[in-house]
Amino acid sequence: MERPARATNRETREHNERLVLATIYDRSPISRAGVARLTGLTRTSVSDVVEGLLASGMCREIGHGPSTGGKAPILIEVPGDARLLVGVDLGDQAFTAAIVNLRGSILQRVDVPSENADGDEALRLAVDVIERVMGLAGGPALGVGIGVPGLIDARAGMIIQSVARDWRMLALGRILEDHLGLPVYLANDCQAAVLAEHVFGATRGPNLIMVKAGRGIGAGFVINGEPFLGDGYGAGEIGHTVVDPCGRTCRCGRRGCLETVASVPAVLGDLSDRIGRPVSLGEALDRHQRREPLALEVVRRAGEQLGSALGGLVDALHVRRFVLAGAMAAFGEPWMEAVASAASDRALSALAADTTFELGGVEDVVVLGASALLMTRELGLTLHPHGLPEREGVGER
Amino acid sequence: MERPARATNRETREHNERLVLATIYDRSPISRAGVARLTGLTRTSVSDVVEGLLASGMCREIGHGPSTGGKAPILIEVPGDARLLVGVDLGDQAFTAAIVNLRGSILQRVDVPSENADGDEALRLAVDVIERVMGLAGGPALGVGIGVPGLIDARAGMIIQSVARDWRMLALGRILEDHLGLPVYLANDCQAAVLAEHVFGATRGPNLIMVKAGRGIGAGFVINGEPFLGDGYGAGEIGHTVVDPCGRTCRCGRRGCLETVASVPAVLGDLSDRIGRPVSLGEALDRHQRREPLALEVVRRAGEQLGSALGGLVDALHVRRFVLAGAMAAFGEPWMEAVASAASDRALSALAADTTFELGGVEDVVVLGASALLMTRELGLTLHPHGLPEREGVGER
DNA sequence: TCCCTTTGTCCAATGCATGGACAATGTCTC
DNA sequence: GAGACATTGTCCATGCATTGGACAAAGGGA
Repeated sequence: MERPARATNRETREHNERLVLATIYDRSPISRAGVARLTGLTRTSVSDVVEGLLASGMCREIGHGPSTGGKAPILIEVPGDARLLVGVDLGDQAFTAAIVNLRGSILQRVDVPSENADGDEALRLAVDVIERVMGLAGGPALGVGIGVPGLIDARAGMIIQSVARDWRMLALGRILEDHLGLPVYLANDCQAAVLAEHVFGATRGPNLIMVKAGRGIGAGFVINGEPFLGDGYGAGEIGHTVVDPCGRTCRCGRRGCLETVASVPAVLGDLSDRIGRPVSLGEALDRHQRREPLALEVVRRAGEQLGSALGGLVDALHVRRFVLAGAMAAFGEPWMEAVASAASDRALSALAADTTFELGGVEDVVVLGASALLMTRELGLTLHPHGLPEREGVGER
Repeated sequence: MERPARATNRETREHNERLVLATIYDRSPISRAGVARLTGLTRTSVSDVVEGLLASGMCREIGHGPSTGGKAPILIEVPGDARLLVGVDLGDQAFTAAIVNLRGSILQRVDVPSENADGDEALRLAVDVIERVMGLAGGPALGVGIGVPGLIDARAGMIIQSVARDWRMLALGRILEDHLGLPVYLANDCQAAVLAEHVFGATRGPNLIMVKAGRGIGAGFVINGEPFLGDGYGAGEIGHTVVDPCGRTCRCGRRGCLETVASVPAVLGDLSDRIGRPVSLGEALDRHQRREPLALEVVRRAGEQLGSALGGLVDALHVRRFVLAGAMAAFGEPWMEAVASAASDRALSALAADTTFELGGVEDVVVLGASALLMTRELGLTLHPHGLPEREGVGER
């Protein structure tokens, strides 16, 4: 993402400000001296930077910590609500906007159904949802992050194409920035979702793949600590890879796409065929919960198809951590295990053994990911800045 | 690759030195003022940096250029032989070491067959090849870059496992650095090969995938301008992804790996079966060259199998540029077109239309890639530093 | 010939991290 | 309880980086 540009003292300062802020955010509460040890900066420099952070409210002194044989340190933290984030999910079935704090907690939310809105009407609906949630915020927001299904030029804040809304070349980022007077960041929904795990998630690592399976199927990548979007912003569009050239016809017009065998509609379709009448997602989840063999079988097969498709990625990328999210994740462990075992069957055993699959969120991954996008871009914050030593003292000076 | 660390005036300087050097390397001949325009640095700073580069021999003044209405500029270039690189390919069938200049031209080379060497004997053979080629260099070398098949910890310069040589946890990098007194960089052979295209290749772009198909099949990735190795250095190990669970038994012990259907041995095996006697690669190439239907058919099917496997990557990563190299590339256009068309059949059409497949080198990709690795790591040079404006004047000041 | 543009260098100013010194404030040992 | 020692946070002089203005050199164009 970052391109070569000239460096000057100002860049040096900004770099170190981000580094100090990220360290305090990640390791709080921590003293100035502790930050100095972790980052390799001198105590002098850290103090200087912290002074600015205190003045801007990004940091706060929260009293003294225990002494380790000398003067007791003054502990510093980044208050969770030092800034408010607005995260937005312009999903196929609903538009959701939420006020999110710096720790990834949702404070307020507004939901509206969106299934039938398109064009300018959908645009008005989106603006409306965002304005309503900002009215509930109780303070100024840092900016807005948005996840949208479709092909999104994240750099320009432009929707290249979003089929469900009939949006093409819509400069949503600029429109909203002009309207709100705040920075606005756009991303594809799956590319946003992966950031929710990367930024707010429990474990650390520079590489991460999120697979979001619901009505559609898509993936998002974090590679070398940065979101990877591909040359034309289409990275992660795995839903229409052909897995069975003789399979069912997909909504994209071709046969046997992954979506025709592993998505929610595919599962519901299978189940409906077997039962002989339409089945809702709620009923399917219910039958699955009650361990009905038919439901288990259908869900397992859907998981296996997804896993087979992912096997190629396990080998090709050797990324250790896959997170499975979206509506399908509501089927829980049995589904995830089918995915994991099928992926393992396809992949080189040494690499498969190295790979972990986890269940992610069903509902709010896009909202949280959009917030995380805003936070990383605007503040440079990641909960786990890879590269920092695990323990203090490594950078001892 | 680059991890967050503190920034200081020294880092600023190093960053700008790399930037100036890379700009001169890429755009030579160019004047100091031209570099200043492209990079955004002041003429003062550029002059200061260039002074150091001239002193170290990394740059050279080559006379005056035409005036554009003012004082004629002094043109500067990076001489191709300002430094000598040693690139090494410790391949399955031969060890090759070469002296390579900064433009990717091979000046000297030494080849030895290696098929039966393993363990310490293979290590001695490798050292011997490197020393022999360095004797032919006619000048001091900048360092050594090495490509090895297997699982390589590029950061530590350690061979985690290389089956053909029976090497496990061999700290080849340290051993050679101690022995030669020069910096040594290691990488997996395919991960090195992709750098040959990225650094010395004709076109520019931040993302690139090289697929090397020979006796084995592997891939190398450049993602966001950096080599991508995966969490455990296994990125690109696509040869043992199962493409047909009922297929032939692979040397890895499983059935239907990609290597069993798309590698050189697979093609030769198929051809031998059909003809009824053993066929060498030379004969196969010969028959293919003469457009014998049988050979065309066998090669086409091998290409299609590889293409199907790559289709998933086209969708998942949306990387525009694939380069197909290795011994199979000797089959040329017909093979490549089979790969491309099968990949296209599997992938989402919008993404497939965006993707180009090219033929890469048959022989020297690993040697050149290993040289490129050394050059980028040691000098920070890439022929196409993405992010520089295409034309002068964009960063006008 | 005169004017203007471009190039490359010189120099003072500014910003930033450094490193040593120091006061404040703890713990630990005798 | 007193003294030795360690740790924290700040102050100040120093070094190093880019910047920006000024200037001389060198060339084109009217």
